[in-house]
Amino acid sequence: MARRAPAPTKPSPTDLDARKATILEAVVVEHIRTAQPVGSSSVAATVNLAVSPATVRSEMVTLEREGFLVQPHTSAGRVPTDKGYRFFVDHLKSGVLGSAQQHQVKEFFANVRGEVEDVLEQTSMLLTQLTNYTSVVVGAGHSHSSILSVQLVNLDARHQLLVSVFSDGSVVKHSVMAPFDVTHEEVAEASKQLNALLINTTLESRVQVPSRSDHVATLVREAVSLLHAEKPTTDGEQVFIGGSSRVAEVFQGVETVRKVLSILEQELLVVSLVQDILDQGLSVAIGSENGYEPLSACAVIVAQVTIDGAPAGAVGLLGPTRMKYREALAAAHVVSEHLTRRFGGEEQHG
Amino acid sequence: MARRAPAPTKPSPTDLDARKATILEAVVVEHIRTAQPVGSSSVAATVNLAVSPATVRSEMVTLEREGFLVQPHTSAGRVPTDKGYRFFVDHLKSGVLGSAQQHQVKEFFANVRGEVEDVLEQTSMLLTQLTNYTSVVVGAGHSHSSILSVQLVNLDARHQLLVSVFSDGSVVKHSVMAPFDVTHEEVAEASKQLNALLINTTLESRVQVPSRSDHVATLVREAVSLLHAEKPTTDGEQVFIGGSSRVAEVFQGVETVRKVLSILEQELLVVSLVQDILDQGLSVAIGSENGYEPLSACAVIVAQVTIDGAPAGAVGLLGPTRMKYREALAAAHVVSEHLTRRFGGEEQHG
DNA sequence: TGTTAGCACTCAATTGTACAGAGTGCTAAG
DNA sequence: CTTAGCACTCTGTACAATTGAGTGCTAACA
Repeated sequence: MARRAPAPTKPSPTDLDARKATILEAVVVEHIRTAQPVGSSSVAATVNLAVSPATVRSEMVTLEREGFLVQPHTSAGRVPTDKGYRFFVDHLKSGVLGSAQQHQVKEFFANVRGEVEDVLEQTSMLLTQLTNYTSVVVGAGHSHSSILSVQLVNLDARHQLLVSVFSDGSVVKHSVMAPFDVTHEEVAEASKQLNALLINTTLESRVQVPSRSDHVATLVREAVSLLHAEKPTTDGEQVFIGGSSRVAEVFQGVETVRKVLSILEQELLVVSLVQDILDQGLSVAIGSENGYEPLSACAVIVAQVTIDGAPAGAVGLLGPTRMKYREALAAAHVVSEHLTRRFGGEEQHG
Repeated sequence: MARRAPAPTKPSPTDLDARKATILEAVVVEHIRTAQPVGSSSVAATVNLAVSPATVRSEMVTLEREGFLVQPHTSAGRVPTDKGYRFFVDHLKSGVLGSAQQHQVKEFFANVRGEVEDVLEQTSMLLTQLTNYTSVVVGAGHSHSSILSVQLVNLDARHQLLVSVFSDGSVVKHSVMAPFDVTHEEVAEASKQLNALLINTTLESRVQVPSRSDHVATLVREAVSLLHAEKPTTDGEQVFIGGSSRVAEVFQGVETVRKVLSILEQELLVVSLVQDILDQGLSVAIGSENGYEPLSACAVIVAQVTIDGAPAGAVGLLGPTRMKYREALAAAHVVSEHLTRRFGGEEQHG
């Protein structure tokens, strides 16, 4: 559940004998709990291995040599590296949510009302509340939805508004600026033609636009090209980011906070961050794995939402590399499953 | 320009003789520049009063007694209080933008394209770029716009989408859930009736809904009530916040950063913050003046945008109380004027 | 051969002290 | 009213000494 990409056969370099694994795990757990370097005696005490600190120490030397741990300085305890966290996460037995939280999620999904956008936004708040981390909810783009209705509305003689409704319930508007004055009748006619042309097509469909040069035909051409130009920008994807203030509690160091926030400001970037992680087949990206240098102090958890088995958005959580992976993973999965269930079968509405 | 609320007659308690004013101003300027407590000798050196530090000192004692300055501790320099900043801002001769920035603004408004929302969002980025502070752009609600078109679209037998277009170019959608299966014909008929009913009304108009109990009439009633229920929530106001990452650079102290960010997360709250300040007739709210305890370390600058003289949105800047008022005020005003000009006369479009 | 107790060593963090410097308030003289 | 002079207060810094956590190594042991 925590890892999907690597082949099921365990490659030797990332594998460890049982004791090393136990020790590494203990270090990670303890460091997540305390945010402090973890020493050998603390590990020896925590773990049921019944070995002395000295033994732990010599194992830790190996773990450090292999890149799972680092010492901030001589005579300090050890801290996990990204690789250390990766091992930990890969070997994490998937946890379940606390029953109180489980209840909270049920409650939430039983009661949310409103447009899809509202539900997604509130979901991101829910995730933040559950985990105390910054959350991201990405709604599906409508590139695969078919067009249910197109309408051209007159604002004034030169300006029209193209309003398109998609089968996923999304509505998109485009301003049309006519190079000439148009009458209401012409707009109505163009509207009618557009409907005939576009209904039941998707944004990916090719359509045959009229080549005449009269007002109506020009309007129609203009409208179609605006609509089809939609894709390159955002594909109509919607992003909802919740709890960005948590960034300030969770990272120490103003500079880190600033860098992370300024990434979060760029919603398109967040979308591609989430997408990249999913494309790699991961559900957790730790430190440098996420590909954005300013986020090298972060771990990102993602869980896909599907509609009829096809990817249709995702939820994500962003925290420090020493985040509470088990809980956060559980929360992300539970929430994504609820979303999948909600949007999966029935169309959902207020 | 910097102050509008207080009566034009100067009330004595907030007034100071020329020398005290000069000294206070010097302290404020210096503290804004250095973020350090300002000592008497530094003031004596800066100012053209040709007085000794000792004199400055004795004046400062008075200024402190009257609440314009405070000492962080004995034997430290002085720091302005909110009241001190208020005096400073009230007596600020309105500055002008640097010519490079002036140019940048012109350039920007000459080139922005796209929907109103896009323009406003980009404007907030512009403001942040100009000032290095977090910026807020509030778009007008459409409560006073008239309805140009209403359309009911069938998603499936039980679910319809109500799409309304307003004269200000905004589009709003509502999900309608019918308590019975409806046919395409019924939807089309309801759509027609809704148009007849609502076109050229505003959300504040009362309309006569059909009282019959057939499918179409029920749909119409449902749609109208959904549409009219819109207001209490947000009035359709749009908020665009730019540069929230600047919060992390501009305030020291994690706790302050967290508090400010968590206010910024609540967009409705930001809208009312801006509105409150405007309602007080202020263009700057310093520290506790803004009414939100978590923002007591902040100053907020606002400038209204008008359409045909009527209030229609605002731009704002949020920084520390020791923000660069002159520059920020200039930027806010220039930008708000550009917006006013753009939206004021002509309807604007892509 | 793997484990462990013992030990010397390292380094960060803390404490205490001394000192310099910035800035004040007060006073007395101009 | 202004200001020079001065004693005083408080912070910040530098430095040394101390503490303590934690290590690496080695030699003994099972």
